[in-house]
Parts: sequence; structure tokens; C-alpha cells
Amino acid sequence: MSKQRATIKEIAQAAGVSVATAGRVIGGYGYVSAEKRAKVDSIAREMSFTPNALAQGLRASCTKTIGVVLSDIKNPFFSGVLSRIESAARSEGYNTIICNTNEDVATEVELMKVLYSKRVDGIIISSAYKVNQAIAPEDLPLYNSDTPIVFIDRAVRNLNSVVVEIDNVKGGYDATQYLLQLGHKHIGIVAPPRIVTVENRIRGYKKALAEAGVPFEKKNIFRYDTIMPDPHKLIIKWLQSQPQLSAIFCLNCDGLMDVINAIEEQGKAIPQDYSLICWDDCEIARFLKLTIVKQPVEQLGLVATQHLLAHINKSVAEPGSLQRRTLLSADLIKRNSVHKK
Amino acid sequence: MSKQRATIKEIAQAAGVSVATAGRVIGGYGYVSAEKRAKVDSIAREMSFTPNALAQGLRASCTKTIGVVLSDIKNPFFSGVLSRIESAARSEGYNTIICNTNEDVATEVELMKVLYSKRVDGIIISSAYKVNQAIAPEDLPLYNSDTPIVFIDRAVRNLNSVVVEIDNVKGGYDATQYLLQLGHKHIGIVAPPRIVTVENRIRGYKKALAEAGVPFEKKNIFRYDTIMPDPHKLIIKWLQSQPQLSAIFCLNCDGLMDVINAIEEQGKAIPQDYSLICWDDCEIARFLKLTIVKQPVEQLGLVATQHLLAHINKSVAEPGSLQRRTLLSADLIKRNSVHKK
DNA sequence: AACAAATAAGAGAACCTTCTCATATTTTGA
DNA sequence: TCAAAATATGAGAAGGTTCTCTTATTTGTT
Repeated sequence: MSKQRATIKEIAQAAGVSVATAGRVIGGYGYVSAEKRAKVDSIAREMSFTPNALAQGLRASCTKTIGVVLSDIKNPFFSGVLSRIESAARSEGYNTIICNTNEDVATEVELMKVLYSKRVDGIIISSAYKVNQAIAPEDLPLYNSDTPIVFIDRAVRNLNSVVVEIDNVKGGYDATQYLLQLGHKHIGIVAPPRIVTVENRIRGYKKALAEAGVPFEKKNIFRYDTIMPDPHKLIIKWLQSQPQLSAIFCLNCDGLMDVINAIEEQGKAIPQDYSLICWDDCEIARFLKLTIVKQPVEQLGLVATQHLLAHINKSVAEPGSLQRRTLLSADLIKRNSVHKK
Repeated sequence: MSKQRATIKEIAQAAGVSVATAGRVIGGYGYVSAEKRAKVDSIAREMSFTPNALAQGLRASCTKTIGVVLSDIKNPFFSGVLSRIESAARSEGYNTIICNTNEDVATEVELMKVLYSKRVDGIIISSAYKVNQAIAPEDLPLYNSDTPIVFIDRAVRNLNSVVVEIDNVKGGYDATQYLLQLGHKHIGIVAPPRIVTVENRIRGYKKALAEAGVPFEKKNIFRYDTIMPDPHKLIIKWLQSQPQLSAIFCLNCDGLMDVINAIEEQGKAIPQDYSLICWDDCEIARFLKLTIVKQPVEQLGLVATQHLLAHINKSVAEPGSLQRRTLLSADLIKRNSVHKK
């Protein structure tokens, strides 16, 4: 059992010097005689001295720590972003506290308070998708405080905050346009419930349709819900009721498996009978070499961290100089699941 | 811009009371007149006072925070475990600091030091798989300090630490025995390099072979490495050189896609030509309804957290009462990728 | 009425680090 | 040789919270 919690005072006592001198040795500043320096150094190592970051943070009012609030750690998109945030932050000497809200707004509010109480130097957050509907007015200040905040992927509205997000409109547009070019006029959409990001993908879809002069039809959109009793059967029913569809654009990976199974169970094939594009490069998409829209996961984490650190380092200096909104491009990767109509 | 960083002193001043009284109101203890209580409360809310957890932790030498060190956050296994740790800890009033080592021992050591410096109350760690070879002797005390530690999945050897792990031997044994029962005598293994957990799965495999009187053959094991130049081709070559194989046991999900592709490219089918069992229920395994060995991901997170919190709460009381090693069972889930030989 | 018990509120110490001041000693330079 | 500069060391405050001690006032009991 090593101690790991010795204090500078104890080190100083053991070395027969003052706290100030021990502090100088450990902090590596000021004048200390070689003899005492060696003595303190060896005792600190012997006692495996680890400075108390609480005291340091209290004194410096700076913790070299950022907080990350995620709506769903298990989602590979977020764990990918997180991984990049962590590495980018650490390379600049910052540690990362990670919080998971499970898409629950009350939890999100609670965790924001915890991060403030821990005096993190900044926060990166992907809010629960219901945050704009569910947030209580008295909790709004949490998102607009003197601690720098960068929103990723989803933002709380009307706050003039710093946001880094993916250009969902363009991604939706590109995929749709590609299908239209290949002659598909009836493109089905499988989409989860009203999450802002997904609605933007649909906006891009509609824009591409409009430009091509193809009328938008509401029945071509299938709303997929993970709490549905039997989504799989509902998809089959939907496909059967829309026999004109020749292509499907699956707006997230949750519904993908059910869509593919539904298609195959009807004796239809991809891409011969249905062209398929999936949003996000999930395992299944990679396995089946599906054409996808690839989100720049790592870049999102990196850029968000860079913005946050910039914000932290010039929070007082020139607050106007910060870019409020950054859009990252999600690109179409053409593989083997799309055919000409 | 709300303040979020007001101090009790400021609250006290604004309310015209002493720091002690303000502290009593906010802390909810002791005697305070209704009048002053109301005054302090309203001012604290107005200034969105958030107590400084650094000062609290410093004073109490207890941070209500646990640290989690993971070798790879992006791995769904670990992000699943993490998610459960976080929720279990939070329900007991603990926050979670998460660190990612990317399987790098130097990073792991650095992050352990950071957690100690932040004075976390306990640590849950899945060490980098090379930790036992690569750890410097002077860093060993990091794993055997006065701060409670629970190892998950992988442990640093010879430390008499608290470990929660999955019964890899039994999982390997069960899967192999199942294949043997169905008449498969030549069972190929696809395995990543020498990670302890994987070696235990192989131990179970060998045990089942021995019990069935089937000789173990080294050439039936294909070592899969993610940094291989072209693993896919090597798998094909291996399959061709071992035509006697009728079943394959894939010991983690990384190699799965290549195995399946290799089989299909040879014009062979699963399960007609090859029975296939995969360790872990990854997306592809679910999609293809493969027979798998399912690891109790959530349970692992929960049990590890329970042990850690128990350890924290009785660290001095009865240190002998803690269970050193907990084995969780990984169960065979029979689906559609295994046939009789 | 007299005294114990309950209520109310402030002063100040401790937690650990960092760093400014203050003081003392040694070295350098002309 | 003497002052100025460099080197060496310690005392002590600040940072924010919690909580013990102390003191004062009010309420309750007989």
C-alpha cells in the first residue's frame, strides 16, 4: 500500500525544509540549493507524492479539466467523437470528465450543475434531443454561463452559443440527388422520431426532390421508433403499400437491420430491387458494403475541442473573435448498394 | 451570462449574514431563523450559486467521484460497461471521470496519476493488455495504493486486488463442447494476439477438446492481427490449408467480417459448410443471427461498481471482508450459424 | 422566578497548494 | 572592498467550504 496522498507539508517535514522550499522543488521554480533539491526529490518519489489537484484548482481557479456531456455513450457515433475529444484535450494538458444523460433532460441539467461545481474550465455537450422542449426556463442559465461551452451535433436554441455540427442538410441532399441522378423518382425514407439532426437530413432530401421537380410525398417517409412493438412487420407493410419505391434512404443505423430484413423477406434484393443508402458507416453497412453518408466523427471531436480550448484561453481577451457555428461536411461514399433505375 | 461561480462569502454578504449562517442554510443543518433562511435561499438561487466541489473535496477529503480507466472507449464492450458503471455510480451519488488509454501503458500510468491527483474516491480499471509486460516496477504502487481499485476484465498480476471478470475459460469451453457434441472434430479458432482474456477462451477450448479426446492442433488456430497487411487473404489461405475444418470459433468481433467474407468468397456457406460461433454479440452477429457467446456487459459494470463502492465505504472498517475475485458467466446463445456435422 | 434546554448566529480553523514578501547569505563586478 | 546582484530559505496569506467553539437570545419547565 503506497500512500499517494502525502502532502507537501509532510514532504517538507521529512526533508527538513520549509513548505515553501518543498513547493519550489516540486513546482520547479525559484532558487533551491542542489542538496535540498535532491533530498526533497528523493523523499517525494519515495512517498509517491501526488499533488492534490483539488487544492491546485482551488488556488488557481483553473482545473485543466473539461467536461463532456453526451446523450448516449453507447452510440458509436458519440463514443467515436468522445475518443477524439479526449485525445485532443489530453494533448493540450486537459483531462476530460465524461457524463452520460441517456437522452434525459433532467439528468442533463443535473450533470451540468455537477460540472460547474467541479469547476471544469469548459464544457462540450450534445444535448438530449428533447432539450428544447423540456428545458425549464430557470435552467437555461446553465447553458449560457461564464464557463465556455461548445455544443456538438445538437444545440440549445436561441443562445448564440458556439456550435459544431454536421451539415445534415447537405448530406441528405447529396444522397438524394445521387439517387435521383440514377433515375430513382420514388425514394423512401426510414427515419427515427423528430430529432433535429434527422429533420435536417429530411430537409436536404426535400430540397433535392424540389430541384429535380419531383414532388415530395409524405407517405414515402416511414417513422421508425425503437419502442415500436414490431417495427419489422410495420416496415414490410409500408414497403408493400408503396410498391413504387425503388430506393430507400435509411436516416440512421437503428432501423437498418429491420429494413434489410424486410426487403429480403419479400424476396427482393439490394440493389437489384431496392437501392439503399444508409446514414452512417455502421458495422452492417461496412459488412454489406452499403453506399453511405459518412459523418466526420473524429473531425467533429477535434474541432469541438479546438474551439473549446480557444474559447477557454481567450475567454476574456477578445470574446467576439469566436466563430459561433461550424458546419462539417458529411460525404457520400459510393459502394455497392445503389443501382441505376 | 450567469455567474455560476459565486461563493458562500458573496452570498452571505449579499444576504447580510455571516458565512457560517449562509453555510448552514445551503448545507441544510443547524439552526437558522426562517427569515434569514429565506433570504439566503433566494439570493443563492438568484446568483445561481453552485458550491465549489474543489473546496468541498479538499475539506472533506472525499470527492464523491470515481475514476474509470478504459483501454478502448470505442469498443462497444467497454462503452457498454462504462454506461452501466456511470449509472450505477450516479444512483449512489457518485460522479464518474472517464479516461481512455488506447491500450497504451504509458498513458495508463499517466492517467492513474491524474486520478490520484484529483483525489477520486476509487478507481475501476481495465488495464491495457500489455500492462503486465510493460509496467515499470516503480509504477506498480499505482495499482496498490490506499485508494480502492477494482479491476475489470483484465488485471495487473500478483497484487491481490479486487477483480471482476468474465469466465472466459467457461465460455470457450461451452462453445467448443457444443460444436463437439454436434460432431465437429476439427474446430478452427480465429484469435487476436495474446490478450489474457482471449488466451483463457483458448484454454476453455483446449479443455473441451481434451475431455472429448480430440487432439489439439496448433495449426487450427489462426492469429489475427489488426495491423496485418491483408488479413482477409491470409484467412483464405489458412482455410484452404486446413480443409478438414468444419467449424470456426471467432474469439472476438474484429476478425469476424474477414472470416465471413473469406468463407463466402470460397463459395462456401454458413452453416452448411462451416458452423460459426462468435464471441460477443456484435452488430454483424445479430444481423446474421450467429450463434454467439454473450458477455454480461451490463452486469460487469454493475458488479464492479457495487464492489468499488463497498470497498470505499468500508475501506478501513473490515478490509478483509472484500471478495477478491468475481467471475461472471458468459453464456452460449444458440442461433442459426451452427449445424450438425 | 429561576434555570435548563433549545434556538440563533458569528469567529475562525482546517483542508493543500502556490506564490508574494521578507530576510539572509553568497557571489559578482569595477 | 563595497555595493549590487544573485542565490537561498522561510513565514504566511489566499482560495471556498465545513464545522467546531463560543456567545447570545429565546423558550420551556417546575
